Amino acid sequence: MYRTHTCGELRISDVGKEVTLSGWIQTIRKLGGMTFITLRDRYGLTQLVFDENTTDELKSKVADLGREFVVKVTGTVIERSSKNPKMLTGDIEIIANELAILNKSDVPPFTIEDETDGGDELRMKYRYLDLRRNPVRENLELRHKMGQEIRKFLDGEKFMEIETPYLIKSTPEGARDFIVPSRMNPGEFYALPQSPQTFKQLLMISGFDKYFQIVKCFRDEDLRADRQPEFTQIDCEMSFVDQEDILNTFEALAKYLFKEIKEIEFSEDFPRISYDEAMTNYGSDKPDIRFEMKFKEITNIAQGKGFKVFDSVEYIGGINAQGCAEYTRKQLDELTAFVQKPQVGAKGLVYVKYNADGSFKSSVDKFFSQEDLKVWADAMNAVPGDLLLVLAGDKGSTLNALCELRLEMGNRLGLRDKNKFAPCWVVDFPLLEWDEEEQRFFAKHHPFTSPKAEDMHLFESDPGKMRANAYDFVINGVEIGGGSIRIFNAELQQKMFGALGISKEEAEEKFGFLLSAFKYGAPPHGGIAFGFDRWCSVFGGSDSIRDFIAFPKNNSGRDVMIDSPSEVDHKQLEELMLKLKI
RNA sequence: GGUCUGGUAGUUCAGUUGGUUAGAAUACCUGCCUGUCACGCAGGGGGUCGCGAGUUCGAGUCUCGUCCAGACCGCCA
Repeated sequence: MYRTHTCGELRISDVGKEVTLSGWIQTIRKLGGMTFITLRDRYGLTQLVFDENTTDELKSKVADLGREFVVKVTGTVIERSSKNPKMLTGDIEIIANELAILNKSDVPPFTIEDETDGGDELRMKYRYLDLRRNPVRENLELRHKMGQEIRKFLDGEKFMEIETPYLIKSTPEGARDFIVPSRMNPGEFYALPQSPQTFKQLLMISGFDKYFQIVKCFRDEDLRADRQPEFTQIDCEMSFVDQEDILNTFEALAKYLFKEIKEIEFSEDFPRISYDEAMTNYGSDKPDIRFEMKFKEITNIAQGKGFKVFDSVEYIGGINAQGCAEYTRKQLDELTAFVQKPQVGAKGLVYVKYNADGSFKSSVDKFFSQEDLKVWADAMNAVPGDLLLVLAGDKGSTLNALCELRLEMGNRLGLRDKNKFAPCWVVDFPLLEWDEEEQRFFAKHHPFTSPKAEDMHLFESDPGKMRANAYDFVINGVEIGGGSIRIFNAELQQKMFGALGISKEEAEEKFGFLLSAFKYGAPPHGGIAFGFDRWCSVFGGSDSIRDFIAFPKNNSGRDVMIDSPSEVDHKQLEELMLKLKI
């Protein structure tokens, strides 16, 4: 037998017991006549002690031990003479009388400790060692618990978990597909699913009125800290529901998870913010509403005063950084440099200090009187002591830059506390999005999203104005999930494809199966998919989803541990009838 | 595809204006140490300064290229 207990469970009440533990050697502390060893497993740490009563045979084994050796030890639980209150097992130790070295270990390339000396690159290369560390293991435990609770909740709501295939068909819009050559069908390819979208709709037609799946999805696009080429969705779909039903069902799921995982109870409903509202107030369709600092547009009141930069632009707006009137020149220069970064893209930054004495000091004093600035201040609900930060330009990019500036100020003022959670729904998304380059509409959500009934009349006249029955779930400025009420009528779906410039033939080729299915009694349905990795990372207080994925890929989509992707044998290529151009 | 930051000991980093034998901490090894738990003390080994050109009497340091890593923009229905 390898163990009677784990390394995390022995307590003072176990004193006197004869126990066997197995685990990895965390540390060895030799003090001349006696040696202390900390043994580690997934459950915790237990101290072993070897003293003058230890046999010579055992002493020589102990002398051979090194970090990360795997050992089995048998001994007696004793009360420590000097206890360690920082350890859960700190009241006891094991006086060992048997020790078996189950495996030795090379010196690990970085220390297996909470505060490791290893950098990211090295830790990824030796991810299996990194996973031994508490912080990383705890992240995966959080993920496990999330998954369990999600299944528990959805099962309780009569959702059925149904698996859908990974080898499917390439879809025309959206992200790039990963493609998989088919040996048995030379020259033809499967695609890996970007989501199980069409399958879950087919399941609705099959009558599984509540479906979910915690499922891998694949998108061949560039990576980010919060984007991996393979990632996990909590994919859900329901029949005979409208938007309200979906929002209520999954708000309940979110509240359940907040309670079970974070021990946070929300008594109020989550705020629902329209897309237009979100863009106007926060410049983003995923607003971080942990703090206010909403945008105020001052185009009308700031123009016509002879400041050329302002007079020629489409939009002038700003935020009120409360209590920041004391900002120094250096701080304001930093903010100016921040908004001028190419990623933010503003040309410059106008500031107005609302001094404690009621006077104003601004970067545009030459053009605006104290009275003018007072009008701005009033429009932006500022009081003495506040600092107004104003950007101007074309509307789209200025809102975007203001959004970045707002988040930056939120960070500087400590308003984005990782332990505070502000969920919200963003609703009433536009149905379509105009693409300048291709000179055509794209579906903002996806081509199966239904238009709002009250906007249907715009289909011919002004399709860009149509709003969709689509919604996103956002926590702390992170898009956690999104979904829509689907089109369930074959003609409307065909019309939608038409608006997207997808020909009848193309639609038939790509989605013929779905269009056919719609002819056999498709129920009204809709759904939502949550980014499981992201949800875990938000709950875990991290900006990176990689911390919550056991074996993630790096910036370039590589797994540096197994060194993939990699070349394949000629033989494999031949079997697949493929010839490389490079 | 682009912008920015970085690459120096096993590891994390410092390295000034281009100038002697490239340092620190930690890890590792050896010895001492009977209550440590970030043990302590003494000693030791350990470097293709990512790679390749160039400038120079002389390059870790400057220039160009390249590779790798990270963050972001584009992209991600």
